[in-house]
Amino acid sequence: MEYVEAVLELVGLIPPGSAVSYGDVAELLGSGGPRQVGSVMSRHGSSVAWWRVLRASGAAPDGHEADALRHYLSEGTALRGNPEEYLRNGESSWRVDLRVARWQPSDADFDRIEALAEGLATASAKMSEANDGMTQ
DNA sequence: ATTCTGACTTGCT
DNA sequence: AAGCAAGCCAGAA
Repeated sequence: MEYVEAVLELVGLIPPGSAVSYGDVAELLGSGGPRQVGSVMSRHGSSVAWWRVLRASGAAPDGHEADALRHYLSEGTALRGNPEEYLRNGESSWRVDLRVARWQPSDADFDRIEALAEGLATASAKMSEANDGMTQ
């Protein structure tokens, strides 16, 4: 449960108009990988601003392109391609311009993130410690 | 222990 | 730009 909470809280720190990739989240947390983060978002993302976490390519999560786009437009998130035409006939493609929209955590954010990462680290340390005890 | 499965990434055509 | 193969990480069966 720890990992899930850490991911959700981290996502909660991302301000409107910016975004990060699944891989970024894993890296900031110093634990797991893009797939783990994706898994968490898939199951618990509905309670947070899930559209602010997307693929490294800037493409919105599979099957949620339309919903995500609405948020990007209302938040003024930097986009590339033709979202307008996509809305009109669904034929054009678009991406979030991560080069511009990528979240730059503030010092305070980094402190919070560090705390989350630390929590995960000690949690996993306790687990392996417990396992060691089991095998002794 | 092994195999399968993902809201993933990267590198190569 | 679009498709494909491999690599990767954990949880579930």
